[in-house]
Amino acid sequence: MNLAPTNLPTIERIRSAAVDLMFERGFHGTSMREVAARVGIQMSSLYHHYPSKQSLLVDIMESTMNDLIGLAKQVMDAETDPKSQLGAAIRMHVSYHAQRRKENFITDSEIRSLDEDARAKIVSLRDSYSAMFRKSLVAGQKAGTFRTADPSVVLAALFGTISSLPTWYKPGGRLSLDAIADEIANMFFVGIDI
Amino acid sequence: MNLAPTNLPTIERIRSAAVDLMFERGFHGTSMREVAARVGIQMSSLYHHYPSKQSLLVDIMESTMNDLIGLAKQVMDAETDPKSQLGAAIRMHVSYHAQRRKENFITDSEIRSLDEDARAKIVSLRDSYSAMFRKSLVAGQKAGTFRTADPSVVLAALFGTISSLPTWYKPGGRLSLDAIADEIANMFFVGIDI
DNA sequence: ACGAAACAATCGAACGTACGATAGGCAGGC
DNA sequence: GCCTGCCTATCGTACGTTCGATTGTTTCGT
Repeated sequence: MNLAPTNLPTIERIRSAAVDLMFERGFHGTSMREVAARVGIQMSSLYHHYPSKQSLLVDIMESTMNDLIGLAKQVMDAETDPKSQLGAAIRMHVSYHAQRRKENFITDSEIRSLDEDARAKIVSLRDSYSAMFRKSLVAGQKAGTFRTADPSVVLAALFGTISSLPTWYKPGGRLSLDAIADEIANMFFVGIDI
Repeated sequence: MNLAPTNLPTIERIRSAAVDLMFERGFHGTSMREVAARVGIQMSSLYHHYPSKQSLLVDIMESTMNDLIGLAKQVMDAETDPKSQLGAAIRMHVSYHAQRRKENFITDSEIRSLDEDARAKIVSLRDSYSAMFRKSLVAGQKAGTFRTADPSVVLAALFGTISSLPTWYKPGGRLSLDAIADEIANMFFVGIDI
């Protein structure tokens, strides 16, 4: 029962199967036997590509965080004023969470499943990422573009909203990805009141 | 090593220990042996109070959802116009998520760990709860109080924001609970722009 | 050009441990 | 005397991981 595409390198098929399963059942709810079965190889063969189950999780989370940081830098550098920067970063964040739903969901929810060293590394990446948003938010507040709401609460609300997106967004659904990204950015900036 | 308060009935100490552990490590990451150890009894004694590990999770999630629905009904019935109703419901939702951080986090994140029957029951409760918010939101849109943003996206954003609260709110922290609830409700209604 | 050594990728089998759950017994209070 | 609450002991199963052997492929000195 080989469900993964067979034209990809084995290590990528392993990663993809692990992402699918950990998205559905969580890290602790996913066994290496299930991952192997989905790829269509024996469990012992997994260990030729990944030294441990933990390393599979770290690989998924680390690459996702690095992608996010790289993309944020890219879209924010292309803007000058704080509001444009923050808006671009939000739209990118929404967009990447939708395009890579499963990886992002795992990255957002499985930090507690990391061992001590890996957790420190991932948390540090997450903090760098969050700091980029905070910088534009605070700059906009100082410039008088934004209300001086507590930045920590604002950022927690923003990331909370978008972290939940992988659980309800379905590709090809009723709303386009751009429409959702715009709506979230709009809600964030102007609220729902008239 | 009995870490739970000993002046409570055993079944409540079991529940409390399970809540603590499942909040920290997730349902699949928590073993019945650990729960028993934290209560200070043998694992087999757990099964005198709960027939299975699954039933422990169902008990936690079901009572949390019932509390939320009861409280929402209570605070929304006390208001008349949609905006007051929605505002009161949001503040209640934030407040209950902060007061019962761990139970609410488990309820929000462990739906996938439920077996088929229990999942149907909990999802149905969650849908009823969400429908109460939607009703006020749509009424407010029809009355012209709110922009006509897509209600599903608005509700997803709102619940996403507040679901994340148990992961960052710490009792006795820098901000009071009321200040956080007001800030979130305010963000939701008027955004962060000036 | 060729055979040997090195390597990459997989396999079947097994390791020790931890899991959720059960059986049967024993104390003490209504 | 029976129900409640807990115990010790054990069940069968599944877990993550390791081992040694077996393939095919690449590297390389002669």
